Amino acid sequence: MLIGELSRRTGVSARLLRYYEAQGLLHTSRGPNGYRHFDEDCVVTVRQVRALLRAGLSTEVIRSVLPCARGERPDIEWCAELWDILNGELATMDQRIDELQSSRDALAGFLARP
Amino acid sequence: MLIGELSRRTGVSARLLRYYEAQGLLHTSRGPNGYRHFDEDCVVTVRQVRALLRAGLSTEVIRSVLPCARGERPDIEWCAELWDILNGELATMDQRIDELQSSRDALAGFLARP
DNA sequence: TTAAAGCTTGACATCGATGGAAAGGTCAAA
DNA sequence: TTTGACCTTTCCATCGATGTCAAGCTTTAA
Repeated sequence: MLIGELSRRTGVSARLLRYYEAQGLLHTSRGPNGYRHFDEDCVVTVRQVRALLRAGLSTEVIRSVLPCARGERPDIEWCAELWDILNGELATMDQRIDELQSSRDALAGFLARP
Repeated sequence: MLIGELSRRTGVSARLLRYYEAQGLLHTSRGPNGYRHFDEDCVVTVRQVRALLRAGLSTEVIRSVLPCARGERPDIEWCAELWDILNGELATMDQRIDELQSSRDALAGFLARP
């Protein structure tokens, strides 16, 4: 399908789809027009990308994650490294949450003080 | 104290201290030189600012939070609003964590699949 | 054949915290 | 007085996901 259709079906702007392609998150072929051709899988892939972005991962990390998320027969070691990356991300988030929680508690203390 | 001393004592670059001042997070007086003069409290304030930034709050939010964190006799309603802001931030973080957790779990599923 | 809609690339803008450099004023010690 | 350390302002850069606009090509419908 062409970019417009993919955009309509995913709710993601054509601009972003081109960006994702440039980042290596989407694979396309080109017609003799130069028009990008996306296949059906892209609809799912775009959804996965959006979910991972929303989760706070960068396109760079997502590029590593995607083949795995797509179920493409992963090499064990490679996935172990990937697992480390993801755990690192999680740890960062957890740490942030903890700090924010502390800040909130500290603030709650001030607010509670008559 | 001058900006260099505050920088040394807090480990925050002079560049950033000027930025924090411009954002309304630090109050200074100026000598006849034009040199900024920070008082002792600023050392504490800078630490609070760093902590809140690390927690993921923006300078804009921090500007609202600081007087309260400093214990300056808060107006009840104002602090209630502030409380809402902070809770909103917390909710956002929690939601992100949840999504990331889901993504991780999904990935864990792929990884576990032999 | 023409107008509209869709596609292409490329360039520039945004937000926010931060770094850095340039050009110049001030002050203290030698 | 000169040097060097410290201060000032102003401007530009960065990263990453996204928007937007322009100029130009293609395809489709009228």
